[in-house]
Amino acid sequence: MRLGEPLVGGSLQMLRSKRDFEALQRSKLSRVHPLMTVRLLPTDRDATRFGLSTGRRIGGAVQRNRVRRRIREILRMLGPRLVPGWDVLIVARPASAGASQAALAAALERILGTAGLLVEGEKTDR
RNA sequence: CGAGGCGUCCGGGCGGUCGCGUGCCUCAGCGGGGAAACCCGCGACAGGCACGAGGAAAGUCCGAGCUCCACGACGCAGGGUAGCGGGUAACACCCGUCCGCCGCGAGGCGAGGACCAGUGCCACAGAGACGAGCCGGUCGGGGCGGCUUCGCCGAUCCGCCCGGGUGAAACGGGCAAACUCUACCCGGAGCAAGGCCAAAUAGGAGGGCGCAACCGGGGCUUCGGCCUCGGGGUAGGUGCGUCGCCGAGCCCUCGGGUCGGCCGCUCGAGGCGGCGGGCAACCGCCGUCCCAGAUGGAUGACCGUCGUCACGCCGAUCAUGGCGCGGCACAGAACUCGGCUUACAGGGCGCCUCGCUGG
RNA sequence: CGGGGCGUGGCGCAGCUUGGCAGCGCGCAUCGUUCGGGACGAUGAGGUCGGAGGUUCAAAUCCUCUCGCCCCGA
Repeated sequence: MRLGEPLVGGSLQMLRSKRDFEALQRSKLSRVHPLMTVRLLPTDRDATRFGLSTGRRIGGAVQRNRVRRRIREILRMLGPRLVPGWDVLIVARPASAGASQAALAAALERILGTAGLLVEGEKTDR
């Protein structure tokens, strides 16, 4: 796979093992935004994988599930522009439950952009 | 028309684009069988079709199914329930009914067995909170003292009866949501139960308790004994004990590996409709339907339109209308059911009560 | 899934076992002391005992339900 090509199948790879999350917690690379905190860890894989963390401060099960689904939707739309070789942990903050989808998408796009995880491309309009 | 009670149902509708999970079909390919045609099984990517959260899925407060513990009997301990009768797989749930309390009423609420088995508690106040004792008085009696001496008076003792400001309650009791007694019920753990496959430096280290004694068969023997099989029964096996049963390993500490897949896993005390029985809860029969199965955890995002509510502006001001903007609850299945409890924007339907008014 | 604990003045805690007065420390207010402040002394205010219901003559205390927070074990 060359740099800049869409990821295989366009499907998201999510982190699931406890070990991956612990490694990500130890990583010092992070970006902060009022809506979320993002921790980054470079890997030598062909893909970029994501983990989502929605703590109890966000709200009940409905709010936490919805925030995760909405962030997954944003990641799906950002998929074609992603650079491979990273593990990313997105920690949603309480304000994200009340934020609009556009605000959430803008925040995540800005964070991943400044971290260099997005290739230059036409802005994903919606 | 106003106020209220009970029950029941819904809890956004329709349409579009993209995305997710499960099942089925098509398909590259793989494996097996066959001489072949072909058949069977698995099945990536993609496409198509179908289905895809709730009345509380919630809290986890009860009750069961199911699985494992060999879990069988009795007793103790522990826990639970409590008028009576019924329903149910079971219940602390539901129905009927009696009684008590609340409400003008429709209705609502109630852990409502027993303190003449025992123990305990009833603060303050009050003579006294339970066997009784204390104070005052009438009456009767005993002996004593005084006097105006067939009698009267005084203090004291004994007996019966009556009364004693209080307090929620007074020789009449109250409290068992005080211990307790009576009747009945309950073995323990929980789908991370439990089973299979694969993988793992690998069947790790230390400590403790055991496989006993004994009897019988066989084998070896350097004649000391050793090995093996069977009986026997030991550690251990629900909180404890007894009996019975199982019985070759069990327990503790430390340090590691794996942390993948499959089954359980969704058809069930199931939903809907009809008929019949019953005051009812509910039960029986017939027909019909298949209705989530995720595992970092599937339902989301962006729109159009309709419905509804609040606000602002305009016209109008006696109902009403147009435009713009914003909102539409509580809340997410995790083995499955039956209940209980709690949260909830707004709304539909049915029955009933009270008050006012009209015919 | 299972188990445990806590909620009492503004803050931190007693009191609950065996039901009858709600208390302690810090803080706060006023006064005194001081030239002034601190410290000290005196006086005082402030609590629906997380909420609802029940038992009882009487409930922070007993019982039931409920809300919120925290901590363990698998």
